[in-house]
Amino acid sequence: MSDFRLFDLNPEQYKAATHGDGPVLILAGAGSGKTRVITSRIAWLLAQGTAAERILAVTFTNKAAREMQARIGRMIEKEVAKKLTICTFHSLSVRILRQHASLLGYKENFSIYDESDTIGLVKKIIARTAAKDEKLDHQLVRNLISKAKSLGHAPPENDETLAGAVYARYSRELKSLNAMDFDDLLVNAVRLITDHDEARSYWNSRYQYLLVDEFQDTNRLQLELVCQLSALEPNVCVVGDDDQSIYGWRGAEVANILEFERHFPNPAVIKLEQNYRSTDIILGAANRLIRNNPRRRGKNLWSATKGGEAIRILRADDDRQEAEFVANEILQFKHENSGKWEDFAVLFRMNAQSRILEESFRELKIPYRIIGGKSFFDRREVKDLLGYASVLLNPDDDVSLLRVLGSPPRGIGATTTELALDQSSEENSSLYRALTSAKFLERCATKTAAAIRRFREELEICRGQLEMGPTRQAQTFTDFFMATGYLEDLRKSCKTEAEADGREENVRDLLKTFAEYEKRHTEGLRGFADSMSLDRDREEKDDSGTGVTLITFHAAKGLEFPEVYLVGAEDGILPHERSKVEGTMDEERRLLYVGLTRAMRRLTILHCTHRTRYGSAVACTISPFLKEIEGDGVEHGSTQEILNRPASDESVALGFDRMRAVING
DNA sequence: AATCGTCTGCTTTTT
DNA sequence: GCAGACGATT
Repeated sequence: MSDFRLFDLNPEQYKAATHGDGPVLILAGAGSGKTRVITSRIAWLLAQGTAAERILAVTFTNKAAREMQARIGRMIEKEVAKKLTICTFHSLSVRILRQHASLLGYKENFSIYDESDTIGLVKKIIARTAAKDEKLDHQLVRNLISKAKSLGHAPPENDETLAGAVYARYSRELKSLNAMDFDDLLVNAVRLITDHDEARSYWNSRYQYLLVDEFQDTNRLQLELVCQLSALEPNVCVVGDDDQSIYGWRGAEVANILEFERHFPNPAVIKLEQNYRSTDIILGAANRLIRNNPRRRGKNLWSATKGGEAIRILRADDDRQEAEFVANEILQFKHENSGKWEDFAVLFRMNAQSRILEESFRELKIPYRIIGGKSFFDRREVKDLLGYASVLLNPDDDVSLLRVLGSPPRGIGATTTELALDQSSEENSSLYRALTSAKFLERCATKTAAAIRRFREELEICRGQLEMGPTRQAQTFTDFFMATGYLEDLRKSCKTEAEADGREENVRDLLKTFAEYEKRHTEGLRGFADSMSLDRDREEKDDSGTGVTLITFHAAKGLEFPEVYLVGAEDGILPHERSKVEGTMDEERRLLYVGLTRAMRRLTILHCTHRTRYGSAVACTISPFLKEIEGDGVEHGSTQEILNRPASDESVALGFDRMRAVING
């Protein structure tokens, strides 16, 4: 028997972890130790004699999956832990589909399109479908398609609206590219199990116990998948918090958690309300805020430690003063309490708000990190390298082939590509097939034909080597990639030496990641490419320490910090202007709730009377949510009066520090 | 084909 | 006020 420690759990946590068969709904408030409950439950199930292979834990992010795997690994034997399935909905879908995709008319080597591939395709289709004077925002259409898919709406048969026509065309095109976007992975996994007896009987009973984390964020398809996977025995344990549902705009259905009973009758419902993160004062404010929301399960967070620092609601004259105040105070606080930069976080509604904060932080030489922003994976060289991988795995992936054909230049130019595209659409074949067909080669100039043959040769040789087996694929791929001359071309295209070095490093970094991936996995290039498209959350390089965290409310979910600043608590920002029109005020309130509950020790909320919006200063009013948190331990003030407060000895000393910093900078 | 200038229109973004 | 898109210019 394993030595997991169930006695570390509080009574509710214990009840949740040791629930036997049948559905369980665990309403886990912020900071209530839900990960501990999930991992304990897995350990408990194993101790009861459940085979590890028959347990599935689903998370939303790969990071969460990795962390859960690691925590379990510390509780039970490594060999047993390895046999558990802990993954995201999307990677689970990929597993399902890689086995049986042919039943749906895809090849098993289908490509996975990420956000930018997808947008690129939508752009192309809009350009081809819309009349010259019709303009259609590709981002908007893309979101619409995504929502439609997650609601299970098939593309319209008759192209009544332009957006509908684009959707239909987009779906057809992806299919013919043998590619799936993120939504397709779910749609198709569900379809496969629904429509095909063989797949159904296998997946209905593949797992005996299911655990789903962050259940409030599931969409209709994900719920459907959960239902299918537990069709034989509803041993489903879902963990979530309706009050932290903030992804409704992305298709998440709070209804999944609110109406859990509809899908899984007579569940055990367990509330985890004891909070181990924040002070009583912070929790009180959070409770007062969230009880204004209709349609909730209802929870009241409490903490064993009473009292704590007061919550400060501070008024600033404008956003610059707001940012400067935060930066100043963090600097001062850190010195006075000899804390770490990592203890502080500043939360904002919109990424645009981070800019002015950055400026203030840089001014005072405070190290910071911005979570989110442009991804490593959106770098050109990274996309190109992964493009080569996609082409090797699925030459019929036109989008990747197009990306890769011209870089480096190899004698197959725009004109040739254009001609090949024409032929491919005439013959309804892939670009690769058209380009390398005898018919096309005859039509080309001898030089061009030779270039195409050479390219095909290189590709096929590498494909041949990859097919020999899943070992040494990293080396094979690296050799192939280096031989293309891509790197030299990349360097040449850079304006400065430093840029060239940076980009080359990104490439080498990625190749190294593949080599490391290969040591731990057996799925070779295919698996690597999948994990690169599904897992964009890279481990950040710890080159310069981390610093103060600047982060959006959304991205902060699940994190905690001793000292938290919420900036821009104004009507129109939080709640966002558009949420009033769209009727999503509840979700905005939950967003603030998420923000409040990130703070462990001290919470400061700031709002401005003026703000530079779109260039000019506009008058702002305080967020209506702030009067809802009014109560014990909530203080009001202004940044001015705090700045003008008589300085303590420490802050006088600090003043010199700051001066020194400015002089040295 | 690349660069410049002007126009437009503004959230959040786990996969 | 700025990024991204698009059209005109070299």
